[in-house]
Amino acid sequence: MRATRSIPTLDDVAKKAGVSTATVSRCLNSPERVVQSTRKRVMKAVDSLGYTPNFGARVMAAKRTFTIGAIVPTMENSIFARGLQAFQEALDTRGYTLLVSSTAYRPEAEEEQIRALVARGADGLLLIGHDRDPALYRYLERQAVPALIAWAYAPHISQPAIGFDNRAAMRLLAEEVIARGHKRIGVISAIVKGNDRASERLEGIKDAAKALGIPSDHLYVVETPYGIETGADAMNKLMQGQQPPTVVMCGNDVLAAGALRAAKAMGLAVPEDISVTGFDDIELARIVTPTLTTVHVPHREMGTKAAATLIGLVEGGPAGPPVELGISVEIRESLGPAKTA
Amino acid sequence: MRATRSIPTLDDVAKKAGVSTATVSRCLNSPERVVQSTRKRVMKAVDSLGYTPNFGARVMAAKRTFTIGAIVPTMENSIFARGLQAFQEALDTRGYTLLVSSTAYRPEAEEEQIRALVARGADGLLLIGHDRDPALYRYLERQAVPALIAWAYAPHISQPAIGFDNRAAMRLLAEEVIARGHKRIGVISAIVKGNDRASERLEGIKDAAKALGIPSDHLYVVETPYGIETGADAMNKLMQGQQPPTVVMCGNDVLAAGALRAAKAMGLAVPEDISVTGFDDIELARIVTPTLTTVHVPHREMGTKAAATLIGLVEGGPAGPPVELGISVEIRESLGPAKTA
DNA sequence: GCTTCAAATGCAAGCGCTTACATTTTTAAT
DNA sequence: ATTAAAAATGTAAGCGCTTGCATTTGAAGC
Repeated sequence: MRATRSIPTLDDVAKKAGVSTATVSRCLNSPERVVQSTRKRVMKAVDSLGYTPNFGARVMAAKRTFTIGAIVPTMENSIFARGLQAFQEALDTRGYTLLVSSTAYRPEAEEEQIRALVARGADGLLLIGHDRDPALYRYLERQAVPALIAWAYAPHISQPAIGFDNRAAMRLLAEEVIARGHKRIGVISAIVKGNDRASERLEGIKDAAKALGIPSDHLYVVETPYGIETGADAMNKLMQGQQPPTVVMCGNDVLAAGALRAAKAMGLAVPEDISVTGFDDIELARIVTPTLTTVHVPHREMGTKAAATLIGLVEGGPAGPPVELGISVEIRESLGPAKTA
Repeated sequence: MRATRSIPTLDDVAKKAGVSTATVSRCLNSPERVVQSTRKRVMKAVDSLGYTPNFGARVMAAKRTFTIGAIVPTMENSIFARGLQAFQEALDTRGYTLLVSSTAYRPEAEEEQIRALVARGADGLLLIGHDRDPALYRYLERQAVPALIAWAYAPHISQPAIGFDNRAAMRLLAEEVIARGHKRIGVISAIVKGNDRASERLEGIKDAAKALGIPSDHLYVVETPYGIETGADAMNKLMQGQQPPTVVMCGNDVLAAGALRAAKAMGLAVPEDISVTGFDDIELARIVTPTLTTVHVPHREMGTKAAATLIGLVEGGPAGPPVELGISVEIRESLGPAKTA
């Protein structure tokens, strides 16, 4: 009778193959250091035993987990989902695994999650946006865990970062809008607090307004959580006044989709009666009717490059300067000239 | 001068607090077994040193990682993203962390990913769909890693599972369609091979057709990868014949959105000229014009329940029978009566 | 004050693996 | 053949933590 079968260890494999544990370990980790005949024998033992290395032991001995942690506000948002997917694929080809965590848009949850991920031995971290307590960066430095900031770029960021300049991008779009004669601009922004992407986008609009002579009291800003419904509600609110804007610029495509729906429900034609713009250029932007004018962001490129950069950092590479990715303004049907009252 | 600062260990804390490592460990893991005065002293040492337990060591000693792995076809697809988000949130509240991996719709990649996750010490696994090599289940059993199957339900599944009956759900929708007089039915299906959800949905349509007397040669099926573009292409292909269908049923909402767009491009009115249906009821379904008739699936509920079930399994609970979640058919604008030639 | 017993703490043995270093085997040059 | 150098393999010392068991401490009862 067999003894109770338990999970095989390196030792079992070594015994079965008639070699030392060191040789088995080498077969697995640097096969070229083992002569072929032995290697074959060892591999056979590995297979027949169904051996899988014990993660904990491996981590402890090698001091590496080959795990990268990512903390995102949410996975539901297709903008992060898409970038993350690319990030994960890229990690995968390099032998790393992704650990994800989401704050569900509660910035205060982030610290806890960072600690949890570090405690789990993440070799490196992907963080969204740069706006956080400096103490956190100090903590990470102390733990020797490199962190890469994504979805954000600004020349002054001191951490390694990859992303695009939200403020400049939105300004570009706003300039296009203003060039079409719009003078009263509604803005549906995501909640700005604790979200640098949102606040920078808003600033971008203000920059353009200022530069092109739109008085700040012709900017009507509504802040609202992420979502289609919330976007629609915000739109309703904006159009209530007796001097409604001729264009509504939204902080992202999802809010814009909501705005579009609300406009339709109010019987307003877009862009004839009112123009609407988004940000991110997710698939949604081409599907809605009318198609959405928005800012195109290279999500997948960002995910892929982020993976490469972060692995470089984890493997001891130097921390280069922040990387800025290009964006482009996509003019589509939802933006037209201002309606002349 | 300070010695090079390295990451503090349990030992350092023990020394600083003047106790043994065992006591420190107990303070952290079962505080009630340590008298308050000592505990306070230890905690102070922990704080002042900025101590974080080493994950690997902990795993090795405790034989638990509190990590759950999930393997999904993709995170980009909002249906999984949403369920996963809920899954992750639920895990989080129970102290578990989620490890994700995606196969990018290459079923053959799954085995490798399963092994990778197991090797990383995942305490349990979430898998999508039930259709896979039995050897894999045997492997998991051998490694004593419980796996929960989600997004699929069928009475005969032998593994623990939670999901809905794709076949019955699609049949229900197809019956609604046929009841509206449609006799020639186009189908845009996701790739069926290695995807039980896709194949069961297709079967569901066939079931309804058979039951309601639609000859099988009035079913025009196109298989295509997931995506809006691909959906649009498939739609074009379907409408090419000289006896085009009066309705196109799509394997999911994304394909349907593509079909809708293609119809619009062809100058066909939906639902007057042609009806279109989807599956999943993602947000998209309410945003497109016309709104999409589809099958509503409780993604978040599935994610949350999956987490609870899987944790139960991991913690030694019994494996209950497969759990079936309810779905509902949502009739919206995109489905109308068959156009009478 | 002295037992007795429970509570608190310490001791030390692993957990399964990697890797520096030591040893043996092979290869190649003479 | 002989021997030096290179290649392959083995030995064994940790890695940082948990936990069963032994020991010490403290409280309670007499």
